[in-house]
Amino acid sequence: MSSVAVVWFRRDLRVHDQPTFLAAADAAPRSLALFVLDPALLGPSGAARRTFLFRALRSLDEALGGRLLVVRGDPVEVVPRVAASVDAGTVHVAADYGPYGTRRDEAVDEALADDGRELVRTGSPYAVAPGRVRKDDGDPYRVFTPFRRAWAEHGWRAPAATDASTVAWLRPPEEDRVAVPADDAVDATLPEASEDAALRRWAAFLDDAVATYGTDRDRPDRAGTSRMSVYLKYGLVHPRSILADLGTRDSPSVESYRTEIAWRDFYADVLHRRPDSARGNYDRSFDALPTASGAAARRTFDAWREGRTGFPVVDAGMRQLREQAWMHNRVRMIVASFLVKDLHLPWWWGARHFMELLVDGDLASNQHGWQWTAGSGTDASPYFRVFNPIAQGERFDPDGDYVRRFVPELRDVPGKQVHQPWTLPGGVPDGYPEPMVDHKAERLAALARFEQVKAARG
DNA sequence: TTTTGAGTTGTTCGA
DNA sequence: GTCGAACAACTCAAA
Repeated sequence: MSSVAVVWFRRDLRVHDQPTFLAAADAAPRSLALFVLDPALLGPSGAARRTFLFRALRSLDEALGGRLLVVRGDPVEVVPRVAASVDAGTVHVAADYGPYGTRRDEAVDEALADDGRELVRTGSPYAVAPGRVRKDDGDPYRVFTPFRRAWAEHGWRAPAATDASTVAWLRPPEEDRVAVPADDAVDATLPEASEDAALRRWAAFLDDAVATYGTDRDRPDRAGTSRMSVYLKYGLVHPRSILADLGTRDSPSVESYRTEIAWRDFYADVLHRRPDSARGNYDRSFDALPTASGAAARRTFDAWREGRTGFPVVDAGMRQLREQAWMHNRVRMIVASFLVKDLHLPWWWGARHFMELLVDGDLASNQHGWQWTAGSGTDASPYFRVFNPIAQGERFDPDGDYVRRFVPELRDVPGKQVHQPWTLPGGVPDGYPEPMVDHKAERLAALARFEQVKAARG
């Protein structure tokens, strides 16, 4: 038995419910806590996620009594070097199932093995690890509802009873410690980045909004969602803790919250099976879908990104994204539908923009959420399902409060009239644009474009 | 193997 | 204003 183990943190920046702690404590009397600042991941993260990560790391370091070793570099080089420096026999991680993480971990695994050390994977960031839920014939599910059923039947482990003192942490040599970088310049207001904040948020939701989640989650004008996405993203809380806290509570609202956790697992599973679906159509027949391109397409894309499409709920969403590095889920669908079906742009343009700005941006959920809207994703969603941005606004922001909060040009327009400012007696208020397209016409154009996909299917 | 029922989130039109 | 039907065809999952 080795005298030291390494606990390599990645997307699990917490001390409670940490199976890797138990595995490490089992393997060696003392452990070194490590986080690697990997330029390959930091680069594409966007300023909001980088900053949230840095803050979460500072908070974790504090929880570990200032014993988190933070090193910048390529993990394939850094992890074996650090493991060698303390002569660790094992390096403990929660398994990563993303396209990049899978490759990285295989390479680290090999490099460690060359020195006679071992990468030990315990648990994952999911209630049920990708690849575990399968049909009777062993194939993965491609339709959510049966996955959901099998997922619930499969079940999940109870949370691990751990805290910072579960492991005797080695004090890393001062000269090896790299300070967590200073925050990036971020304009958006970010949620507090600590495990404590995550647990407080969760407790507040459990105490109150979960009861009305079934209906209020669709209302961007209300605080009806849990806002746990960013905490799940960085593992400040684990989904199995969440499911355990929900216990056997039985109500449509609780069930629909469980279903959202299942969606997160489902899309991780899908991406794990089809890493190519992060970049291209899951349903390849959609490669035949004509999309807009060239300078005109760039201009419409810019209007969408900046929230000046002339469709209030779309613009409110895009501005919320900039202000809060977050967007309400219902509105994500509305702006996505608008980009794909009204502007005829490729879904991955929008997906990339989301990943750049969202503080909770998760590759699997983001790309597959977009593909669901585009129709190229896992479920056979009816092609004629085109969101009407006016009707959606009136239905889910009935008093217009959400729009007025984020679109100051419309602040004086009362009630739900705010969703159709072009019908005001004085016309569209100063500074706010006319609708950039005729939705009715673009809807028909989108349906017509879909014919190309059908033709490609033969 | 064959068959059958079903598939996150919608819109429009006409009665 | 409300309600139900139509909007296609295909693939999936399970019996």
